[in-house]
Amino acid sequence: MPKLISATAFPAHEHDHTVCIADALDVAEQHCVEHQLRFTPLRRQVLEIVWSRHAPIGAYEILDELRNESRAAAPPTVYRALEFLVEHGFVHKIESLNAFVGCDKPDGEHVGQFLICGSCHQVGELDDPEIAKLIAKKAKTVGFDVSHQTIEVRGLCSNCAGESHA
Amino acid sequence: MPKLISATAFPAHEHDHTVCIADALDVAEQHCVEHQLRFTPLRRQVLEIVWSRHAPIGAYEILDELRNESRAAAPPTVYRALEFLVEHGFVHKIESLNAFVGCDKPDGEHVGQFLICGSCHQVGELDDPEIAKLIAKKAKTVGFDVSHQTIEVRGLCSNCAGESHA
DNA sequence: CGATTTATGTTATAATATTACAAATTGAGT
DNA sequence: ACTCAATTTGTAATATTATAACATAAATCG
Repeated sequence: MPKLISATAFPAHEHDHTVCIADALDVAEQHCVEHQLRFTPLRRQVLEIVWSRHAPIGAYEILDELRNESRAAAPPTVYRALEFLVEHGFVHKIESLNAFVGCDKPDGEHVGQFLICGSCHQVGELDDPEIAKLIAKKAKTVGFDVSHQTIEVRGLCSNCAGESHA
Repeated sequence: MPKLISATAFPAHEHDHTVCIADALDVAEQHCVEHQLRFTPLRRQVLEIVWSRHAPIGAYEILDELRNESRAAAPPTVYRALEFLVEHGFVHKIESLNAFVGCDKPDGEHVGQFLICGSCHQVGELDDPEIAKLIAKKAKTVGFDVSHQTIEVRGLCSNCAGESHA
């Protein structure tokens, strides 16, 4: 049974994250079957590493993980897997961090609206079409025709908002 | 006399760019006087280089330019000047390009909404408070408290829209 | 199976950015 | 103008992020 709530936005800090990972891998696998894409062991492994947290992970951290898992790996190993995963919407690149986060909605509207918590560093997705539309509309008023939007917002997530103590 | 139109958005490709540069330097100088900031020769020189086009320029391109202008320079020379210029709003970093563009409104609302033309590579600024507000509002609905927004939009500017030929 | 495409391994290097410390310059107070 | 402290710049080294080029292996398709 799929989730009922849309929410990619900020799971509780104590949630069962193994479920997130399993779900995300399932979603990706399913999507690949449906679209005749090759969800190779390497790609699966990289996606799993990216999903090891809800926070962005750098390419070289992924590389380290791969090596820990005793796989032959060099930078291109990681970047190529990421290229595939990003291309098909399983992973997003957070440009302002040069890092990558998992996404469990490869089919959905991917305008790429990210909420980046400055405290726990987790990233949530908004993907709100109203925002996208307003931006496209405003851009149009200066004659600009939008093809892709990158929106990365800093702030505090709800889980961290009340935590003034250590 | 200051400009009457708000428009940082996409000057005609044939405009007199020396005026843009001169204006931007004046604005920066004025702002520094008013705020007791040190607009040193190096900082002015870097700002002028950044303003040499309306398109983003990389730190190492700036470095090359500085050296062409026979100034002792190394990466920190550039990055430190950029740090100052960005901090005070004379320059913005385009995260998705790892490059920098000039801004002639250091005082204004700087939500940082950039329109990046995929054809001429020029960058315009929108800085629309409605967009910023809508994003903050939508983020709030998932309990996220926004402190800073990065918005970088790809597409085609009005100057390039009609140009299907070489 | 054999040919072709696609994916991965491997080495090297490019592009972007920072650290650490030394020297020079500036500004404030005298 | 002189001294001190703070700020800015010079310089060398290195860290971080990303790609190019070419070889090998694996999957796909006739």
